[in-house]
Amino acid sequence: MDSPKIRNMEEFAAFSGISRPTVSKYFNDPKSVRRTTREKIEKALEECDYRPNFFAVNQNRKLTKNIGIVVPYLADPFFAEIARRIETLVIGSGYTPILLSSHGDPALEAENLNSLRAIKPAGVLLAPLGRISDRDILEAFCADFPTVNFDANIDGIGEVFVGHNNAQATEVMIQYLVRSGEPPAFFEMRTPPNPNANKRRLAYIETMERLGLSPHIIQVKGEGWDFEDIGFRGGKNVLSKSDLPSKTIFCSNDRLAIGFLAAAYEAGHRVGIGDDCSLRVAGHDNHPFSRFTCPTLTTISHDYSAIATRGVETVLSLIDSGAHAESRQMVLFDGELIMRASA
Amino acid sequence: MDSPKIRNMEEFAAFSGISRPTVSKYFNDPKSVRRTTREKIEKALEECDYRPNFFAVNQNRKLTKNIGIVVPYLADPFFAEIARRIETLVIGSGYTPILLSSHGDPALEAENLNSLRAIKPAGVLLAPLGRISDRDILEAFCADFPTVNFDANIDGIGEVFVGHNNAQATEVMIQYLVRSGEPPAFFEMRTPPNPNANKRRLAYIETMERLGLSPHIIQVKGEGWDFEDIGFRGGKNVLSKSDLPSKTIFCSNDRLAIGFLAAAYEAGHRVGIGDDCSLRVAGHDNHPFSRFTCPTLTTISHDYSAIATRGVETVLSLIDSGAHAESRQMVLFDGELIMRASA
DNA sequence: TAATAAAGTTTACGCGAGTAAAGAATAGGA
DNA sequence: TCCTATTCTTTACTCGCGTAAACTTTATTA
Repeated sequence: MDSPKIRNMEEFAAFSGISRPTVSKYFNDPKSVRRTTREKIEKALEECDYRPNFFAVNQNRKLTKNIGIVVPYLADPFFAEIARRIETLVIGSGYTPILLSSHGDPALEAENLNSLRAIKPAGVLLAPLGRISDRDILEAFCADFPTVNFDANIDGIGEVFVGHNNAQATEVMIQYLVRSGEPPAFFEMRTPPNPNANKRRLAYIETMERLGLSPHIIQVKGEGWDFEDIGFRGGKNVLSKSDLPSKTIFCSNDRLAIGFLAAAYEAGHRVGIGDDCSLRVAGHDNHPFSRFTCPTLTTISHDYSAIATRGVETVLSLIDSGAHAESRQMVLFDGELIMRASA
Repeated sequence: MDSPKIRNMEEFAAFSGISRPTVSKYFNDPKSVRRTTREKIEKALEECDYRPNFFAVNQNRKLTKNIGIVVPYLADPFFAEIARRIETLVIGSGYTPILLSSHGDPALEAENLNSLRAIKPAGVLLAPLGRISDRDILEAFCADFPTVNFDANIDGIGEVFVGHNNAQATEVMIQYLVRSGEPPAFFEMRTPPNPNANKRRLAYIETMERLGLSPHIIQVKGEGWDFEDIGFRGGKNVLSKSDLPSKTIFCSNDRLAIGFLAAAYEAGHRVGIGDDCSLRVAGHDNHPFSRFTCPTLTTISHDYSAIATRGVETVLSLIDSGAHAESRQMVLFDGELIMRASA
């Protein structure tokens, strides 16, 4: 009997002894009411656990308290991890995160943006699919809602891009690999869905040439987001021909590397830095599973934490300022070399 | 100029030449209006891409078109995968999925259920955290919304439980392992968060005894959801002592097995079924990554597809019937042995 | 203590749709 | 062609809360 059934704000206001408009003001921003009033409301709140109706609240507000988060492929723990961090930060800021995954499908990505429209988000953090995204749809969406583009940079999408410094990260890894052994060949998909792959290839070529080394690029076939499988098949194929341009393989991302390691294992290669090893393999992303490959994967970490934090900070400031940024900004965070056993 | 700005259903009704109540009826169920009327509305729809306001639609309806999906830990690809399937089925049924992850935290799980309340879901698919869940909160929630419990069976939670047949699956694996080599020891966490682990241990003991073999259980310490790490540390510890009760290790789940394999690799063990191998390792779940471990992991697959399909079908029928089920049902789908290289 | 700014109360309207009721229009069958 | 069962249209009310305006009460300051 301690909690009377409160049906709406009217009844809650009566229960708390405060007028409804003031209660409404409180829910919008608790600090906007006098301390004594706030305490009365919060006391009442403890006694009857009322919550304003989500739908009614958002119907009339020009600006909701929802923040959309769109990722290309949630079944990839990399995105699950960054989404988790972003969600936590969004909640901490008093907003409601709406997480959507495009599951690798551009039609679903478009549909997700449509769903978000219906929710009138105050702001959006968008990691697009990349090459296969429908650019026009993304652009139209970004014109209507304050959007921060992250992970996959698509020119003109979002007021700001927050992401990983592929050029710096690639260079750091190459420097390390060159210093510690044979210069690396670059292993990637021929038609990667994600634009980061292209940045990494270019950075590889440029760095190698600057070091006076000749770049070797191994491109394997495969479509979609099943990267481990593509790395595995491609790796198997490449290793069977035994015409590797280098014994050091720098994979475009960790998921490819995981597949490649599996292929190398199956082919009887010993991977690592010891004298008894016939291959070195490195990845890129510091994927959550890279700590548990055999051998553990040497890779480059994104600054997950900085990217998530800056991303959320940026949407919030876009929301506050209301205005569109004058020019699109790019914020890149440096990667960190993670030395493990594979290279 | 082809799309006039339509602000609400009133304007859209005028544009389409049909009255607003009829248009409203159409959006509720297109088949509830005459064919000719439907065609007029759909023609208008193509010309101006109007969508009913999500918030206004849901405000007055006793039953929304939202279906909540709550998973314990989305960064685990296993859950990401099953969530993906469920989402797809829900969308295909004309409902809007709302996916929430508890990130291993009971407070967040409770908060997620609270958020769902606000959205008045027509139904919910709930995979609880398990041992650490706040049972009272789950129960209170299930009393208010038609809920299907999946993955982790908690007695009394949800009208129906849909899940994996741990007993059958465990037995199948043991039969296989016993037939093909040394009887397995069971490797698990001492305090697993998920109730499936307990079912598997009991099934292991029972099956071993029935076969006239003595069960050996290896319990390693560790809290939380970082299973690979727990498997790795625990495995390392166990392997260093070289007092393994068996050379065949049956891990309680694939993520532990992945960690264990990494530990075995580091300790210089060759894992597999060949004569040159000193260990066999098996898992349970057919985790998306189990195809790419070194060696590839022998495991037991959940019937993902059947679980997702039945789960969604069940919520939908609960929603249709409106009534609570008379007694809680349990639907279990058998697992399938996936033979790979590790055992 | 009086003046004034700040915060609360009352009253009233709006949002965008769901939905009920009564009457008009349409379709299908005899 | 007429009759009846459907389906639409009109009209009107509801939901739960945001928000504006005018007024009253409470804090702050001089």
